[in-house]
Amino acid sequence: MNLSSRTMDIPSQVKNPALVESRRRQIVDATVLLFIARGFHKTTTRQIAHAAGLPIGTLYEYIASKEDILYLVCDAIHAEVEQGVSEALALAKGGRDALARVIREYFMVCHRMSDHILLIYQETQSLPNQYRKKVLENEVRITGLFMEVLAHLMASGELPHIEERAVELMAHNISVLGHMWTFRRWFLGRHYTIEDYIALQTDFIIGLSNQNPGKVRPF
Amino acid sequence: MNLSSRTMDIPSQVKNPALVESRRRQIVDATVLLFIARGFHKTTTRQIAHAAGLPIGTLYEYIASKEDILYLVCDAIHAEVEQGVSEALALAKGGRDALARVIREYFMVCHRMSDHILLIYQETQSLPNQYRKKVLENEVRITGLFMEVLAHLMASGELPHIEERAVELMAHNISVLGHMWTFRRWFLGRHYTIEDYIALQTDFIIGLSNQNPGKVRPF
DNA sequence: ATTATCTATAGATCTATAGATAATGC
DNA sequence: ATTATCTATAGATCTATAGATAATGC
Repeated sequence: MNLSSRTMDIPSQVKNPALVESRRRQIVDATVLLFIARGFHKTTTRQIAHAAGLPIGTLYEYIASKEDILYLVCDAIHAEVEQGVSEALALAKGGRDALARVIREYFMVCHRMSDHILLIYQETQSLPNQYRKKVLENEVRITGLFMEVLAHLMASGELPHIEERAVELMAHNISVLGHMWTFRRWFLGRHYTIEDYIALQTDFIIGLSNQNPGKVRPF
Repeated sequence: MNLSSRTMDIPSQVKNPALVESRRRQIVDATVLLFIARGFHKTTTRQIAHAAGLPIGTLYEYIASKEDILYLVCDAIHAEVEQGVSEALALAKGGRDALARVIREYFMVCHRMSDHILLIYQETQSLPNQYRKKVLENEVRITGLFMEVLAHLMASGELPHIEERAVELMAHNISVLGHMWTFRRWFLGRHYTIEDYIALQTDFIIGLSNQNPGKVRPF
């Protein structure tokens, strides 16, 4: 999991930046699993230190509080999601069915990172205001990537023009319908495979089936 | 806030059922506000007792654990949401634009109960398995109400027929797009009023504008 | 000499209950 | 006599740090 340079505004007692980065990666990688399994509040700093292979005192040389760790974790998750989405966009730039392909790639990212995305939904509230704000900004930036795609496809005439606010909301809908697979998976997973889900939601979002490009929307 | 009879399987030291019900309502009403403001883990049982106007010892005559209180709170919220949705369905039964009216009423419920729905998203994970399962069942039952409406409208020919799995997923989408107003409100609230949101999302879901019933879906 | 690591624990919680007290009903 | 309420606290945490130790670089 990547630690973005954005995270580097968290103060550390240790001076060597390369060491800070590598230890923090070590901490984040170990902590993600604990937080997914037990949640933020039920995970103790001792468990984190132990899982990361550090004594508790050393852990606190690299962060100042347990909340710092949660922020590092959320930020690392968003960095990975954003990278996945960016790759998806690069893959599916332009051409027919570009939007359907973007949706597919993004939903596969959500599928792969189900537990991580769920964690962000559950624990963002546990962050101090300052950090929460940054995490929410990450969410906006990722949604913005979808807006760009939609705007680009409209500009090139591959999608009909709709008003800007509708484009923005559609970008949010795509984001959230991907997340829905993570937070309703306990139910959806029993009735649909991820492929079913992608096919049905693509119809819902685009209003046209990929298999039958001419078919009109059911209602 | 209503305490449903479903909640009565939580054991109490106190024998008088009417007293148990009234004290638990007192506890739940006070606790909801604390949980919304500070979250489950940061709220102490002493704060709950104090807010409910009970000594801590008395509080524990009516519940066995802090998790019991969280369950009572989640269940009470779902009971209120379900009642709101049921009323909405009764209001909008059949006739033209029935679906649009159901969506509007439901989204208004989400708008009114924003903080409460958000609380469920955040704290369901903090429940013991047994309780979590029941809370998720509540969510399924509420989604089921939307399925019924869609099925009913299709049966009476007011909506084109689509396959059952698509109906089910559409019901989930309506549920979640209502919730989206609660968990993205920090962003959406800056750009849209609830009326804007309802209008745009209704277009998105139904594919037809209310103002221009003949207009086809943008794409 | 400076930087990083480690041990041991201070200090501050917080949940849940035991046992005493008060109120109620027969 | 039974039921409900209240006080005081046991017992079990958990975060964060002080101060000692080890490693590194000049």
